[in-house]
This record gives sequence, structure tokens and C-alpha cells, in this order.
Amino acid sequence: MEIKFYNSLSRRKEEFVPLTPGVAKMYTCGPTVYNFAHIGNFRAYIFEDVLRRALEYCGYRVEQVMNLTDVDDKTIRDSREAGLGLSEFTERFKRSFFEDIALLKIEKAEYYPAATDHIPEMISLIKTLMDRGYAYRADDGSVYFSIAKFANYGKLSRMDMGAQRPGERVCNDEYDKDAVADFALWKSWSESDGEVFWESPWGKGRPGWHIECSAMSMKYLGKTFDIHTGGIDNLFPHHEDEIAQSEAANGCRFVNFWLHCGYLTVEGEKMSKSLGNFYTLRDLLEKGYKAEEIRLVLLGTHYRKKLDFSFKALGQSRRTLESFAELFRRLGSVEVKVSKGLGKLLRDADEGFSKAICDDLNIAGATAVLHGLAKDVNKLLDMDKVSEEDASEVMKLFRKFDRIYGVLPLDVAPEGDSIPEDVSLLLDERRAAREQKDYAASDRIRDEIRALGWAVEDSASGQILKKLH
RNA sequence: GGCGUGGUGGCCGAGUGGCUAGGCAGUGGUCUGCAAAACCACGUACACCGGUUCAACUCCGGUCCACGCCUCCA
Repeated sequence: MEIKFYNSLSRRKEEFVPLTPGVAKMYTCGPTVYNFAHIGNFRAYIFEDVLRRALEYCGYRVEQVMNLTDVDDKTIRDSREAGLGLSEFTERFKRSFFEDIALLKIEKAEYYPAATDHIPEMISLIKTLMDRGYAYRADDGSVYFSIAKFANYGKLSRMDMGAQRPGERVCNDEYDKDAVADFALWKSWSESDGEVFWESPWGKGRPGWHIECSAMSMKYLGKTFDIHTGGIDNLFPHHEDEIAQSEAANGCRFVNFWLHCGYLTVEGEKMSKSLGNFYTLRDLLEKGYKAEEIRLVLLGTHYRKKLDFSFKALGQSRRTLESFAELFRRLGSVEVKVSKGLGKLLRDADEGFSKAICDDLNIAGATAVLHGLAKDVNKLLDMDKVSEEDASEVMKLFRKFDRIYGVLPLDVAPEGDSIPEDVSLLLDERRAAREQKDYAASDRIRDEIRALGWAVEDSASGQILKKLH
């Protein structure tokens, strides 16, 4: 199926055509491992995950690279503060990053290259840029890219560097660059770097911020590849600089499709530590929210729009997941034998869902299809018009939709094994009371069970126990 | 100053030149001993002002407002 993406380069939706038929090669800007990732970061990773899942949904084999930035100003600063070596310091954040994305049901990329494992590749790329005349060594020993030499500079961000007003936010004197917008490829060692440095043809130092993405994408995906993504804040200067470096060095197009996701706010405000609305995944888990609920909130709006993360939305997600769990439970206990056939209903839903997803990842449209199908199926279940065979077809389709969502409670086992003994005894007692139509006792026991953290609902087939949150 | 995004019913959030998006909350109802769940019904929204058109929330122009980027940032 044809899939369309909004390409930041052309500023319009374009049909996705990969370089190699059937294969989608993508580079996704990953974490800087100097701290625990926050929900703003996860918004981006979840967007990238949906992109990946959508490509797979459409039959592509995905080759994804997500870099781990394990050396930069902040990483060096904080590792020194912690009194740890760089790799020792970043190791725990790398580990927690992988734990977090697993909890959030983010599919793993094929490659997670770390910057510090690719210094030779970066040096070699910088050398090429020097040889081709795009880079120069400044008096401070650092190597800079000269944007004046690259005619296409600004094609992604549509910035006319000549029209900018340099110097308003940055003091020119701090730099030994020829032009303010020139950016560092190699930063010469300074005292604040401590033990962190590598030898290079330009003396000891460390790579600039942008060069790792060029060097590593090239290594794993080739000089030209299909998709590059990141947060909108990376569009300039990071991605613009990547294009400049890569295309200047290779003399060919760097990336065909650039996709950027919007910002995340928390309760309507920009997330920041000073506002006290800065949340990591573990912060939210400690508050009792589940990773699935968090993922669903982050899936709540189109990736290019700004997304407001709120506790109200988290609560809504919980209810949504519970109502789906209830539907799947009902589907699992169908006893009707004769099938009326739900063919058209399922076909329409399938088609509507794919159409939405393939239209620049219209997740909200897809979610409407999901809810529409749930409502239709519930209606039929109320009328006893769903056979066992129909139910399994319906489940199969929801399972297919979940290849995108990754959070549907498809395999909700009846809370069986986890029911505490006291609750289980009360349940038996209540059943006995109900058999004797002793509703006063039944209601009293229901309250007792509720006090223990469980809700009891009565249905035609008996009592249904649900854990309260 | 330059570049860009957006303003949809109580809240969240899709979309389209004419045909009910959807969710949450609310109200009424069906079902139920009650409750819950599920289902049904109801609210007739698209910032403002013009223009194009048989017809605009959807296209064009302008206004107002909010927000983002212009070397920390997903």
C-alpha cells in the first residue's frame, strides 16, 4: 500500500518511494545519554516507532539506526561532576534508555551506534571535508565547516544566513570562526574536557555535535538513504548541518525524506525542571501510571502537532484501555455457534485504518476507526450476533491494528491467578448470597471487595472481577 | 527583523468545497434486584472581516491571537 509522508524538505506530503524497493532505511536521532530520558524525548521516540511500525505494516523491511550520543559538553560536564569516567557515567543511562523504550513498547532499531565507538569514521569524514575545501582549521585548533562554501546551505530550514542578525544572542568574540554560522566539526581539547579527548590530525580533541550523525548514518545506511527523523527543534541547526557535511563530503544527496515531530508541553506549559513539570518515565511509573497509558497519551495526536501531556489525558487513556480490555474479554467468552459473518464490517475497518495510517501517520483517524469497530462489535455482542468464529476474526483484526499501537490489552487473562485469597473467598460468599437472592448481603460483600481494591460486576455469566486502580 | 506553525462544540482531537469524524465529561433512556459494563438519544463547533463560488469550517486576501526556530534542547 502506498504511504505518504510530509517531507520537511519540500514542505508537503509526498508518496514514499524507497531507494531499494521493499526496504526503508531510516536514521532517527537518539538520546544524549547524560541523564534519564524525559517524556518529551519519548514523544519523539514513539513517533519514530509508529513510523517504523507503519512502514512494516505496509510491508517494508525497515533498517533503522538510532544513535547514542555519549560525548558532548553536558555529558563531559556531568561525568566530571559525578567523578566518573565518561563511559562509566554514560553506561547507566544507556541501560536505562533501553529499559524505558522496552517498557514503552518501542520496537528495537537494527543499530544503536554510540558516538565514541565511531571516532575514526568521524575523523576520516572531517579529513575529506578538509581535502575538498569545505572545512578549515581555526587558530584555536578546532576545525570548522564553512557554510559559505556550501551553496545549498539552508535548504532544509529555509534560512537565508545572510539575512540573520548575528551577535544578538552569541558573542562573536568567543569564536575563532570565519563566519558566525560556521559550525565545529572537531573541537580542540580544553581544560574543561579533562580526560576526555581523542588524537586526531588536528591535535587532541573531540568531535563536534553534528558529525556523528553524518558519519554513522553513512556507515550503516549508505551515502544516500530514505528517511531521517527527529524533533522539530533539531531541524536547525542540527539537520541543516548534517546535510551540509554529508553532501559536501559525498557529492550526492544525503536524505530523501525528512520527518520532524512537534513539541510536547505538560499541562499546557513548556516542560522544564524549574516549573516542576519535568517527568521521566520512572517518575510517572512511581505515580502509579502504566507504561501503556503513557504510550497511548503520546499517541494521542498527530506527530507534527504539539502535544499536551496531562494527567487528565493519562486518566482517559486508562479508561480507554479498560474499555478495550472489556471488549476483548467479551469476545473471549462468546458462545454463539452460528456465524452471520462480519465480513464487510471488518473489511471497512481494515481499509479505513490503513488509509489513515498511510496518510502521513494519521493516528487520530486510525483511532476513530478503532473505536468505531469497538462500538459496532459491542452492539452485535449485545444482540448475541457474534459467533466464536466471528469473535476470533475480530480479535485478529484488532491484533493487526495493534501492530501500530502496541498497547491494546489483547491478551487480558481473567485476573485469575492474581486474585488474593480473601477476595476470592468473598466472591464465593457473594455468589452464594446471590443464589439465595440475599441482595443486602450481596451488596455488602461487594463493598467489602471494593475496599480491598477490586470491583465486582454482575453479568449473565456470573460475577466479573476487575482490579481497581 | 527573517522564516514557519496553528486557532474546531465543556475538554481532547480528525477532516473535507456540498453528505454525523472519534474520544472524554454531561443529561435522558434500554438492560439490571441495585450497581457496573454495553448500547441508544441529545448538545448542531470550526478566531474575526471581506472575497471567489450555486455552495466555504474547507479556497484567496486582510486582521487579531497563540506558539516555534534564527548555534543547549526530541
